[in-house]
Amino acid sequence: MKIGELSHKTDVSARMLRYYEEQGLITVERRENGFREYDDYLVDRVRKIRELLDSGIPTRIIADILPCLNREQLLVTDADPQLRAVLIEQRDKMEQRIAILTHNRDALSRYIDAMDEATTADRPGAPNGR
Amino acid sequence: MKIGELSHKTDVSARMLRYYEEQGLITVERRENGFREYDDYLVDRVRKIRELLDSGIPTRIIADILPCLNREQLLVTDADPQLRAVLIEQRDKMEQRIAILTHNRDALSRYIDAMDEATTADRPGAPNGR
DNA sequence: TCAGACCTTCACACCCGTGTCAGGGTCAAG
DNA sequence: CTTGACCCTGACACGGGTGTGAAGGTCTGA
Repeated sequence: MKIGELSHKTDVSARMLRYYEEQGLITVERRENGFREYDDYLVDRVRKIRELLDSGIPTRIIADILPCLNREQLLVTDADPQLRAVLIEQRDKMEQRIAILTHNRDALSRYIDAMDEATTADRPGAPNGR
Repeated sequence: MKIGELSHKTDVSARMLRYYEEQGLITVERRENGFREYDDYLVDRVRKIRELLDSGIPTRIIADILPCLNREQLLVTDADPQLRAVLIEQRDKMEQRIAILTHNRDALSRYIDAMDEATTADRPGAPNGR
């Protein structure tokens, strides 16, 4: 498919699709006329890239770990210890982020609950803002 | 304390401490001579700011939610529905990030395990890393 | 054949978090 | 009084992710 279609399917601007290519996150074929030709599997891949980007992982890291993220055929032939170190580092960073986010999500939930209790307790009627 | 001390205690550059102030993340007193005077409680606050920033939350959002993140005395008097909406939105976003990060952390772990199995299976002898 | 939709590259520009440097003030110890 | 450590403001710069616009090529349908 052409860039417009992929853009539409993934909700990612064409600009960004070219950028991801430039950053080595995806590999794209070319038609005779110079147009980019995107394979179908790139739909999922781009979506995953968006997820990771939205979660605060920079492209550089994504490029490193993306090839290792396919739940399906993970036949690991090349056990590069250098890569292993990178993966472990990134996994640990994710772990840390998860902990922090969980902690703060809970704090937010508590606060929201407290707000709700305050309104229902204080005013036995309509939940309104002052 | 002065900015240098806080910087040292939090491992955050003075530049950044001024920046956080500028972004409304912290409120700082001034001495007669114009020097910033930081309260003790700011040590924790700055650390929390770092955590959130490192987890990919932008300053604008941090400014919104930071006042609601104190586990201790959360006496909610002002139940502003506008604020509530913001908090809920942010909590949901955190939830989503947590899900994505968890998913990818697990994928990484699986891959790392696969690497390790590949090496130990292939080469019965030297155990590697961890 | 021409319009319009879609593609190409290149470049400028923005925001955000951060470093760094210049020019200048405060203050305590020698 | 001078030095040195520390502070101030202001500015430039940079990388990352993103938008936008210019100038031009491709293709399809009226």
